[in-house]
Amino acid sequence: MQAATDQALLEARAGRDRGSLDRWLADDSPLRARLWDNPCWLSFRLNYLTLRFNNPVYGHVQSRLDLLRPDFVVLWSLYLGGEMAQTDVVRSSGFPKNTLSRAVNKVHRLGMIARETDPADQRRVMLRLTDKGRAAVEAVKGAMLAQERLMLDCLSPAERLILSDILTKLVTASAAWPEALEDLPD
Amino acid sequence: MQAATDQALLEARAGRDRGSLDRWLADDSPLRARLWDNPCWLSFRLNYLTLRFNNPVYGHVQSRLDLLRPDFVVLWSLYLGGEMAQTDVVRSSGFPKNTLSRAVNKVHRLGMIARETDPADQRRVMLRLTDKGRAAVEAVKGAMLAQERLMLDCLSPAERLILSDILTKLVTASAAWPEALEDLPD
DNA sequence: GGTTGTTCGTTCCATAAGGGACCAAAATAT
DNA sequence: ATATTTTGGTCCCTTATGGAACGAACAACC
Repeated sequence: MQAATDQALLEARAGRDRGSLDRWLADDSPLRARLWDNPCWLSFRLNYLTLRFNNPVYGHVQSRLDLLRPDFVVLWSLYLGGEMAQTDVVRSSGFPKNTLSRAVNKVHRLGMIARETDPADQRRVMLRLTDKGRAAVEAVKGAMLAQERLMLDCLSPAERLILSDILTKLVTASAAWPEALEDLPD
Repeated sequence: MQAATDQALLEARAGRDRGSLDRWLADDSPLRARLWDNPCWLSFRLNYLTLRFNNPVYGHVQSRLDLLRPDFVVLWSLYLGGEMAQTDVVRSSGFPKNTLSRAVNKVHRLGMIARETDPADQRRVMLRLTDKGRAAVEAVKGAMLAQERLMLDCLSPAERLILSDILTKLVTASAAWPEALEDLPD
């Protein structure tokens, strides 16, 4: 079953035109070295693409809303997930909790979220988007989607589906990855 | 031709078992919201996976070599590309040039790189790894590769090839993406 | 040769960011 | 009930970071 899938994937790949990169990058380009001769090809490509998305998008958010990345992450989380506790934002975003504490304070001060302590557990702070916060998100949502579409432009619909599947697989599997690797042998 | 490829990819995908995520994430999990109901699915997954690689790896580099991320990026670039100018490191890494200027200074002070001005163009500074620098890279290379392998563990060989192809396509296409999008309409 | 514009790299400076200590509330153990 | 541990959030403080201005070496043009 998995073997059959592999077979189909390999055949699909075989039909692809190779060497498209040769038309873009000179043989001695440093970027080419980072792309091809890099033993960490996956992580390099991830880092690079992430940067190419984040720089324009968060630059736009900054200039348009005067919000930093963690600030907007809070809004975006609530926009997607509805009401949730601050800890949930921490866990789903990957930012440290003190950074998000600052961010929550700021967007609250700006009237973009409502915060109230959970009566069931007085440690938890429940967060909810206000109309102003929702408007802020929607003011830049278009630009974000445009950038996302721009990135996906070079892929066929089938490639997009496959990419989505594979990345989902990776994210799912990441639950089992260690947070640190201090204890690795040499 | 592209249509045929698409067809094969779609068929391959159809055979995949769906709902594997359901076994990991509760319906109301905030992470699930970020994964599924996110209109920017690509960029979220990229950001998340990048974080899951960078945190352990650069944490290890920090504790092992006492080097920051830009510091190690310089070493890694030279390790991959051999001798090159500082500007090349800037362009191939995406870091701002002042940040890399600091980094180059630091690793030079530590005796990990040699620097000499290019006689042909006295503005350019040519950089080269010293034995000590090479040793530093190789001291953490194993851990980096291990993390990379760990991430790829959940994918079949065919999926890895496809993923590599698609990401390469994205990186290649990124040459045409804008650096900023201030000028976008609402 | 002078003038203008560009590129490479550094320095200055304001600030974003995260480690760690800390407090309070809840959960757990004794 | 009391002690201990764990969890959710905040605060302090150091440091990493990148924008902007700058100087110097090149390029282009007349």
